Amino acid sequence: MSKLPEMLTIGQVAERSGVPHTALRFYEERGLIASVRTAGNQRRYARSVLRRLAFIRTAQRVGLSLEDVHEALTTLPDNRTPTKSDWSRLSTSWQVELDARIDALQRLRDRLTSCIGCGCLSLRSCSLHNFDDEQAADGPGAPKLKPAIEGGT
Amino acid sequence: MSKLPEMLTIGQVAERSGVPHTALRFYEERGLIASVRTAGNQRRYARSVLRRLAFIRTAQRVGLSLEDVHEALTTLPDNRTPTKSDWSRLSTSWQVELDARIDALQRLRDRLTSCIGCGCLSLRSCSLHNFDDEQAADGPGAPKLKPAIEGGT
DNA sequence: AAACAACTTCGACTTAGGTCGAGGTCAACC
DNA sequence: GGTTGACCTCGACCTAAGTCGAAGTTGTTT
Repeated sequence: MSKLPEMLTIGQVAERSGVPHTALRFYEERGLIASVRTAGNQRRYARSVLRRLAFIRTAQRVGLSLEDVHEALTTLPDNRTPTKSDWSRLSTSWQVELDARIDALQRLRDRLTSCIGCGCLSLRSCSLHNFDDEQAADGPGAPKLKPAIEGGT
Repeated sequence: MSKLPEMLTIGQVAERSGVPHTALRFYEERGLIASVRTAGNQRRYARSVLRRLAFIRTAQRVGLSLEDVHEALTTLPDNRTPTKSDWSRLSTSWQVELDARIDALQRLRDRLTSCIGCGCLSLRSCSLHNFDDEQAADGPGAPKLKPAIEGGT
């Protein structure tokens, strides 16, 4: 009757996702993915875990921590269809962060681009050389650099 | 005659850059920044270290490792004015990576954006739900996910 | 010259994100 | 029903990027 949704073994998931089985157990421990167990205590994964893994790896690749991802994913419950407001919560909280990162990356890239042009033989006009312009790292009460990556806005 | 270039103590650099003094010593150990020593063995930094620190922190913030940064910075020698080809090397190698990251971030953001719109009540059309589309994580020889961050192409 | 803050080194510790191996169990095929 | 490969747990270990504290030194100020 109910056709079983074709569960995958950990080996199959590792194979198909490219994520090592050790990492899969680690992610499960961290609550990022879920599995059910066979009578003999072996993990079986729903196919949807591949989507989750793709999401996790992408997020990681752009510098988000597993905890960020965890927080995001737990707002999207596994057991029910996510509602519009589930998505809104996740989206809006992430978009600020993602936008900031995109912006930082683009500025970093653009600096480098303009440096090719300037040749940097005249250091005076090199924007990379003058990287601290925007920090005005001079006065006694100079603003700190961004305290690196951190959760939250 | 030669007016000394106003060396900074480690405390001053920490204060002005917002980078903890412990991290400054750590970066020095890793070859990311340099200092000279006083007769009494204390560190003194050129003001240019503030630029370097801003660069380092920015790069880190967007997910690059200190080793990435180190590699990049060592192609820009401290002791001579960087040439056009110094810059070219750094720029082109980073731009590929930066572009890829920007792209990944934007797609991640756009997925989330479109998810707000779709409401994800019809999972069939949700791009996040169908995240693995681009991976085609199905066949036996399915392409692996990106092996996460790496000093890649 | 004495006090005291700021500096030094060094080793131990921390958190994140995992990997590795030992010792044991499960499942699938012959 | 036995072998073989995939799986299990658990604890030790690993790298990156630092932090912390102890014990001693420097440098500035009075």
